[in-house]
Amino acid sequence: MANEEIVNCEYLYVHDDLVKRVNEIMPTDDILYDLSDLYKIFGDSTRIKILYVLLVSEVCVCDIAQLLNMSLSAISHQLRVLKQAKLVKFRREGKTVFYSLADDHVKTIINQGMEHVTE
Amino acid sequence: MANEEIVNCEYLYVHDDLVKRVNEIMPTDDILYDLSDLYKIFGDSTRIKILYVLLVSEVCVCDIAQLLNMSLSAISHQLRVLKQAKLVKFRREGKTVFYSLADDHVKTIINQGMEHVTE
DNA sequence: ATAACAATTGAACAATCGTTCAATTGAAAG
DNA sequence: CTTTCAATTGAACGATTGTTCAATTGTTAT
Repeated sequence: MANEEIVNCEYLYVHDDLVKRVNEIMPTDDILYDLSDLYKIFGDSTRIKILYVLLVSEVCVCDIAQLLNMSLSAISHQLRVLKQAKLVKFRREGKTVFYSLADDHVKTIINQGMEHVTE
Repeated sequence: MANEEIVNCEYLYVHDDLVKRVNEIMPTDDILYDLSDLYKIFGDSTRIKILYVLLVSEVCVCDIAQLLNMSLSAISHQLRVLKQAKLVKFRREGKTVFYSLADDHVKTIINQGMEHVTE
């Protein structure tokens, strides 16, 4: 990580309170990793499609696969990711497993990004 | 993409308007790619750190590298990504290039994710 | 011109990611 | 018990990603 060449431009010393202000607002590494991990999940169009389907209704894995024209396996792998991130929850009913959104955050996060994209 | 085995669970036929409602709210593939590309950018902790620095102030590349204890090259590569996504803008002053946030979206998007992470 | 510094660039590398395929689990029905 | 269907899992694969390294560009000063 830290490089050989010692970087030393002069600006930091001019504004010496910049370092202080950055350290004040910069979250801890743990939180930064959690945050980037959360956004990684939204960084795949298949997962976003799945979330859009779940915005409409609780749906079983098989129906998601049909709606998105993808294999059961691919969908199941992605649902696992969404499950681990606590973005979706599931319930079993016989042979079928129904997935739904865990809470309202998905909706707000997607809408927020959509605003940036469609302007 | 489309798989060999024909998937055919019965639930879709029971709720035949589900397909209709999903198609109504599902954005086009182009928009979905743009959206996931946007989130991909926030899906890396280095880039998030850079954005946090820029939330404080307009800063030169060298200072960002020092603040994050990373190489100039690594920071420059990531600034390129942020630039292409129109999340940051830059201005040259002599030998130095100063970067700053392009608009307020960065702040709202990060804060939104932070809410989900820190609860 | 030449030297020095800030920044960018491209190639290379390991690491991570998303899908496919094949095998397996779990639950219900014959 | 065996079959069948929905879903999960793990290995494998190509594709993408982030950093390093070395070379290069752009600007200023000597």
